[in-house]
Amino acid sequence: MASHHQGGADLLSRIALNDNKAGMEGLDRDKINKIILETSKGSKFYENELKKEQQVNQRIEKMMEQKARITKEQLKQAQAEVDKLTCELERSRELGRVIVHVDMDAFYAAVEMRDCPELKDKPMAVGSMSMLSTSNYHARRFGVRAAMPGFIAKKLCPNLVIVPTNFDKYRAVSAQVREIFSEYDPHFMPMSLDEAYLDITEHLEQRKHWPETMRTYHICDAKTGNDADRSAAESERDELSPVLFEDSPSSSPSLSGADGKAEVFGTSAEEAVREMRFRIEQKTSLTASAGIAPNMMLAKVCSDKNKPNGQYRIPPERQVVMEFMKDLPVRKVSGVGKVTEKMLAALGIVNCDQLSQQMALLSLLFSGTSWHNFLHISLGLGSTCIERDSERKSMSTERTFGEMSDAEEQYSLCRDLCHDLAQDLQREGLKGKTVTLKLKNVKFEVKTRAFTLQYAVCTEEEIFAAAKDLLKVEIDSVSPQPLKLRLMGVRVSGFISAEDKKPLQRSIMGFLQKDGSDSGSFTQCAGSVLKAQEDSDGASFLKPQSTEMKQSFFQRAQLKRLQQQEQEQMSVMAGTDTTNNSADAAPSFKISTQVLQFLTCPVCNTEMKDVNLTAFNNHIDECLKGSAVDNEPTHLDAPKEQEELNSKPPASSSESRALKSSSHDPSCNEEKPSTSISVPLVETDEDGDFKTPFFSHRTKINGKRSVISKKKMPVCESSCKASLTTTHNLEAVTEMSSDSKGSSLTCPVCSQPQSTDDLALFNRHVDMCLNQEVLLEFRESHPPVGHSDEPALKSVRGQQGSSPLPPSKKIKVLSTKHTIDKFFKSNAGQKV
DNA sequence: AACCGTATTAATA
DNA sequence: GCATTATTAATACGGTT
Repeated sequence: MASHHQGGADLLSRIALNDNKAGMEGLDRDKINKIILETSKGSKFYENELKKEQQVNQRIEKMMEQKARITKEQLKQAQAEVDKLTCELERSRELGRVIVHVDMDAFYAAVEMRDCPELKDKPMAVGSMSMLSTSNYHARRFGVRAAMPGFIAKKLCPNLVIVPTNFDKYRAVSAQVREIFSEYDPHFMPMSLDEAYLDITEHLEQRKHWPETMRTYHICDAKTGNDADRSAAESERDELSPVLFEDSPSSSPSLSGADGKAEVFGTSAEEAVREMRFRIEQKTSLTASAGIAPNMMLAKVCSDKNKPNGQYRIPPERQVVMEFMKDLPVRKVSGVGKVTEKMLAALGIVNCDQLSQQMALLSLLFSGTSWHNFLHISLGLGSTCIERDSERKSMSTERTFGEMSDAEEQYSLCRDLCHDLAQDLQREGLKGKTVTLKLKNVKFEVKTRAFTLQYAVCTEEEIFAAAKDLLKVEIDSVSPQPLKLRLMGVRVSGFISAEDKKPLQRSIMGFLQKDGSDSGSFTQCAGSVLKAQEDSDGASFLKPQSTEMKQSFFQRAQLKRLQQQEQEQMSVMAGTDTTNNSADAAPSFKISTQVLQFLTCPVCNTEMKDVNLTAFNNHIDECLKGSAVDNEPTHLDAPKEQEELNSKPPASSSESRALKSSSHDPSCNEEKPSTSISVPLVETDEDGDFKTPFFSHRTKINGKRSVISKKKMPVCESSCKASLTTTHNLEAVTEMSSDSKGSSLTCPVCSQPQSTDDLALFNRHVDMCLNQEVLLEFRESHPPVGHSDEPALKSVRGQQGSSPLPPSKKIKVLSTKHTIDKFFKSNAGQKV
């Protein structure tokens, strides 16, 4: 059925109308597709879609070849495995939960129609000429749907009214709806502004014992003015909502006073969901559809079944579930998109019954995760618990624009994106190590280029430092032709908070060095400065991986893209001066690095004079190994330092920029003792008392969330170790049972007791606090860029004199074998 | 062999 | 004339440890 519509246009499954969603049944598909095709034909977008289509076709071809090679024997064996797994899954089938998926009907469009009655009987859509977010059901009759560009929609439906998006409004409405959700499941999981999953099992359990009064809702005249309507609904809720969560029905106020008719809802799942939808409509004048089922996958399919303004339930019986799945097209299942649909269709699989019939074959053609997923689907299985909001893993911003070919403009845009992203990151108190640049050229070809820094970043400068290098490589790779872009995006991922593994990094410095203004330069500005430090003295103290590796990787990447000319350019750059167009176009982030002259070992508490980080690091290693403390710290001689510096291969990456920064900086020169800072073992407060001998540990609560429990640590032996495990957000490696629940928490950064009992909140507070300090100190220690580094560079270079040494030399030296990082890895299991 | 970083693709709303 | 944005997961590849 599905295939014959495509007729000769087998290549157009991605361009043709997607009518598998609600409100689009019985349309004149061929006519609609013809219009879409005519409008699209010849465009760059279309060409690219064709290309992608062909790639999918090739994938399918390969798959068919593979299929042809499968023997009966293999199939038999595969079937056995499938059967075995099926058995296991069947045995663990869970039908006891009542999961609800609620989906607002044509949400954005519905909101706009509600607020502008003019639109009510017109075909309309929300979005722009270039892209639509939603269309109302009237417009869907014309084939106008979400994710369709407005100009094509206009061709399909010349009278279409396109309303620009009004996200603040949708957010506000969404908040209203979510208030209702939370009464049925305080842990509901919002998927977007208009969609959520709820687990109403507990609610239903309680509801059984509720008197009618608690299930009674008044009908407000929904046809009168919206605002009055909504406020009426609002006040109604305010009266009722406290009641709904009271355990004692006696506290229930009488509802008889309210005006109008009342509706009493029953105690069943259907009734509860009907009530919820009723309340949503009362409160917002918008309708929602819902699905009720024993798991999320089914609930989602169900919510689509009677859309709009309807609901559907699959009772918790295996038989019924299987019956329901049988005829369900695979495409209806969330997670099966057009590519998967097409691949399965090539194998003769359209509905879930066929899916289960072919499972053995699928297990031979698809990866484990893929066919396991297929198996789950075919058995009507899905997630039965609504997981708490897991931590975000990346944050990005991207922009589409008219063709842009000017490099200057591109750098400038890149900076803007970094700026925006930095703001967003800081709003959430996040820092990440990987910066990804996304480019889409005018031919709609998308490229992403990533670079992972040593340290997590969150400022515009830091992100841009990496992003602009990635951009430069791309610009150079096509030069002298310009890059013709239509989109650029920047993403930061690899957040440190999500990292249990490398708990050290900033932490030690952040906490141990907090006093001096210098600490800012060391700890706070993350990537570049830390790198500068490392590169200048080769210390790997704070380095989880070796710089050399990174650099060589990046170099290889560059070599691949840039060939020789670029290489020359690079060596010129690193060798003589910094005049480099991209670097200039991108005002760099300059650092005044201080040499750490006075260091206090966090292990033995000995103050060490006149050592660089390497020696310091070595010392700490010794201490950590438990061997005797060196009385005379080693003093690395300057020439060795310079070797180290010189041996760095030139590169136009952010690495090399950091390297440059350090070379520029006069204070990096060992001969020139400058500001000295000390690193206190444990921070002291004004009174000289130990201030932060806290010890934190991460405890899993609901799988993901981490907990801090504060514990006083004895200062000497263990406290140093404990302090060392402290990351910026106070997560530690050790798993310990937490007794922190209910105890009052004091922020170790601002020393303010926190009112909250919510450890996640507390954690966030500490993060914020820390970040604020970080920012403050950073700004203090890094006044706006000066130009004094130019002569400095020369002087440093003058001292170094000779030409760079071969890269091989550098590696051996100063990599501290027993870094604190490793120490903690190997000791993570032991309690302190 | 396990794991990491990079790049691409698919999917969803 | 005109084809988004943000996020996640899977997967593949070429590394390293």
